[in-house]
Amino acid sequence: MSYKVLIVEDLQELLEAMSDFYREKGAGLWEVVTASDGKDALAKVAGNDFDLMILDIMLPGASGFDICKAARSKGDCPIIFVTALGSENIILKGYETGCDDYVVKPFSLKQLYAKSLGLLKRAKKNQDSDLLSCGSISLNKRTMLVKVNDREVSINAKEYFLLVYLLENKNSVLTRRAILERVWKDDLDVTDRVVDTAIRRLRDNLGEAAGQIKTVIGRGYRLTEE
Amino acid sequence: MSYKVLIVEDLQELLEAMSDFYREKGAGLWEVVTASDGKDALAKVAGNDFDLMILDIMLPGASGFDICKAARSKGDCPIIFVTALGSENIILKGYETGCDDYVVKPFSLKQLYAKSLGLLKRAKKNQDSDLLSCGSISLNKRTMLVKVNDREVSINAKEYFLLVYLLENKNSVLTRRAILERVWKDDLDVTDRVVDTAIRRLRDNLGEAAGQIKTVIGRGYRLTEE
DNA sequence: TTCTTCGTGTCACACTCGTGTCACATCGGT
DNA sequence: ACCGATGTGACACGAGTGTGACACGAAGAA
Repeated sequence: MSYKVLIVEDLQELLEAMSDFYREKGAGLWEVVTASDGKDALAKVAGNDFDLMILDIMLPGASGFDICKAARSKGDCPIIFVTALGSENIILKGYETGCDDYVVKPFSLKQLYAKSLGLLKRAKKNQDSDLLSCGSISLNKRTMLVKVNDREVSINAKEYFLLVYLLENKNSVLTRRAILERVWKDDLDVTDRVVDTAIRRLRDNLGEAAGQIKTVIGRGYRLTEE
Repeated sequence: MSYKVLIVEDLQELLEAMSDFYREKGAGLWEVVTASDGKDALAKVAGNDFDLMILDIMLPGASGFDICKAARSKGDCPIIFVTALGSENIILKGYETGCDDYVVKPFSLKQLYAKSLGLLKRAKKNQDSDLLSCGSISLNKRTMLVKVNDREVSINAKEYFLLVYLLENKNSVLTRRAILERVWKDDLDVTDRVVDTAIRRLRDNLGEAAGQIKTVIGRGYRLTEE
């Protein structure tokens, strides 16, 4: 398994130094794609799925920010900015655009490489850290945070586990019995109707996304994209 | 405050030029230690704590790589290699050994000096990277000091490690089990409720920032920005 | 040693808040 | 219109948590 990295830098020597470093260091870990001007970079961003991008900010054709934006509208791969010494406000702008880290020229390849590995690790962790989502609802099983349209909502324990079950089986009809067995587990000496109540409270807390939980009369409940 | 730099170079004139430059340029910023052969250098590395090292690779006695390795086994101060023209593969070897940057002979003292400052700045920033913070709470993992609104607060060992865990996972809900496994580690034959007590004592000691530790009923605790 | 102090785990009690249940309203299909 | 199924409001119980007190052991001082 190899990671696809895009390196954009107009200084030819530096570009070569970087791509050589990545090619040799990982011994096959990296698949390196390079670009030396903005236009070329934008084309390559559009035509590929990268695991990591290293972008110089000052470029002929388009700035690193433009490339960053293009990449962000497509996915959320980690991005490292390369910038000249002492441009703190530019770095700030970079973070606003959505970059994940930056290095200041002159920088050491080793440091850049270390940052790359760190970001990849973090991205990987986020990926399989069980991000569940459906329509405007998103739930992170690691942080246990629930969001509706990127606004954080707070729900109780039972509602939380119910929502996890719904999300893991979105679009499927879940019977009350199935929900009871999964969410209530041992406490099975309860009425079927507790599910109704839990669903109600969950709907209340989900606010505008309440409609995504559909009632299927005679069978149970179902979470839909809308 | 001054930085301690080790300059290793066998060419006497160059060694003097460099050390003079550092002594004069910084006007007291630098404390310069020199060595002109490998053995001397190794001894000085062993007996001092440097903030920066500038190592020639070709040396009588021991190579710059050996000195680099010795330094790395001791700490992680920034290292710049000085090398002869056209030895790119040697430079790669340098990066493997763990150097942070390099200059190629003939080089300008000014350029070397700029790299030195850059590395120092970066090293300093890395030190700060064991600075954890969230809202009005900040914690330094190196000095183990905890501050609330820049006012120093004293907390006990258990509370400290608990706070570190909370800070490293801020905004995430941490279950009692997870907290126990991380903070109590081996002593797992304790009640879940010790976490509650630890949280209480931590809240007491955090004073005005106590509210940043939120209780998530049925699931655990969570540190928020406010 | 003996006394003191401090950190920490445990228990008891108070209280909040989540949750199950019921009653009634409403809905939906036949 | 009928009846079963589901939505909704209210309420009471109890699980989960905050808090004070105490016990035990480690570390340090006399």
